Amino acid sequence: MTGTQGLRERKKAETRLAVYRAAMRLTVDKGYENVTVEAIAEESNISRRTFFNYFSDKADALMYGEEERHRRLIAAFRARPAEESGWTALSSATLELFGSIAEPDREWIARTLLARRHPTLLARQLANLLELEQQLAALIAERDDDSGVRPRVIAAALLSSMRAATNLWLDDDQARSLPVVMSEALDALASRF
Amino acid sequence: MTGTQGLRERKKAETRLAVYRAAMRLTVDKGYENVTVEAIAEESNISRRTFFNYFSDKADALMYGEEERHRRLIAAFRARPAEESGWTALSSATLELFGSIAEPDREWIARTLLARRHPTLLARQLANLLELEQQLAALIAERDDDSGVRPRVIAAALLSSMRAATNLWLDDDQARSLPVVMSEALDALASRF
DNA sequence: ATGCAAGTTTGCATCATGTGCAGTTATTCC
DNA sequence: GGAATAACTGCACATGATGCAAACTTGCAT
Repeated sequence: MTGTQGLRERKKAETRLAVYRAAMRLTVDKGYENVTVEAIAEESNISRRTFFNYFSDKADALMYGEEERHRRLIAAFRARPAEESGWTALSSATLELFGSIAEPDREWIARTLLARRHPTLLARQLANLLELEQQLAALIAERDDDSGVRPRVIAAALLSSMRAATNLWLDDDQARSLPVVMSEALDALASRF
Repeated sequence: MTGTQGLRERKKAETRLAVYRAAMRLTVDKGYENVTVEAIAEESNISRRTFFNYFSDKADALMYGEEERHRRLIAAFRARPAEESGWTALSSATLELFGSIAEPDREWIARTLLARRHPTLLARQLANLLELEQQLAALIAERDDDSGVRPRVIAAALLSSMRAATNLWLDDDQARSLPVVMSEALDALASRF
């Protein structure tokens, strides 16, 4: 009864997570450029060389959490009723995940704050977001049976607006809650400009 | 009649441009990972060390052209009549620049194709685009006298839609012209979802 | 035009990154 | 239990990126 996979797979997953966590911990308190791969490896009880078997990069390790989050958004999108349009399904799924009631995922915030301070990380985060966008665009195209530019525009516009909302929320020191700012962004987007 | 600045400034600008061009030339024909900073430096008649005085990176050097382009978009935006709304001014400026009549800037296309092949470059391009987005959002906020989320949403949605349009255009092997695809994207964005 | 101040380029030293390779160790599966 | 397979590790090596100090170039005041 190993649950999902063999020991091998499970250990790999655990190590991966451990490395990610170690990277986060060290980066948050020492600052991105003051953490070496060496240090992360040591903190996770693996060799420097092995680190590179798991992640291509310091940045890659930190982005692990982001990828998990993206998988969850895709799952939420897929779980929406089939009769919903791509737009409706995606905006709902997004609000479910990113704007959930009152607990905006401390790790995600930590990563986002790191990305704001470190151009390298920001760039990587954006690249990941683009990948998500493209997957979502494909799913929307399927849902709406539209092979044109529209699904891509919906995915791009929606995700980037959520990013913008997050930034405003962080800039304004969280005066209003994140879900509120996000809904506002969605309204701005959904109404004619 | 030095035009703009002293010799010093002019030489720096020339060198900068020369390094950028050398980087493009080498990268386009040998592939990103097969070009060393050493090689770029040599091609531009400066030392390896001096390269790093100009650019922080191989990627940075290649993105020089992108920055020039962004400056032009901002200028085009500013040049729009003051009575136009932020949305109108930006979409018009964008079409002027990115969708100009029939000559979509070969260097820009070359950079975009490079970015599609090389994740590092893609990430950097996106980071640059975000910077542009934020500058534009600020200008829109000013024009529309709106300090809320709306200007940010407009800038984000519009730029990311243009990016999506560009990608579709490239994917479909340029069956339709870029300006056409972009207009279509704008329509999709401007009409309710 | 001359010479001093300020800015630029360069080589050198140094540490971190990232990857190929080969030997060792751990796990799977029969 | 033992062969096959996969993962981990150390080492070597090329490249990347940055500080530093010496050499050189440009700007500017006299």
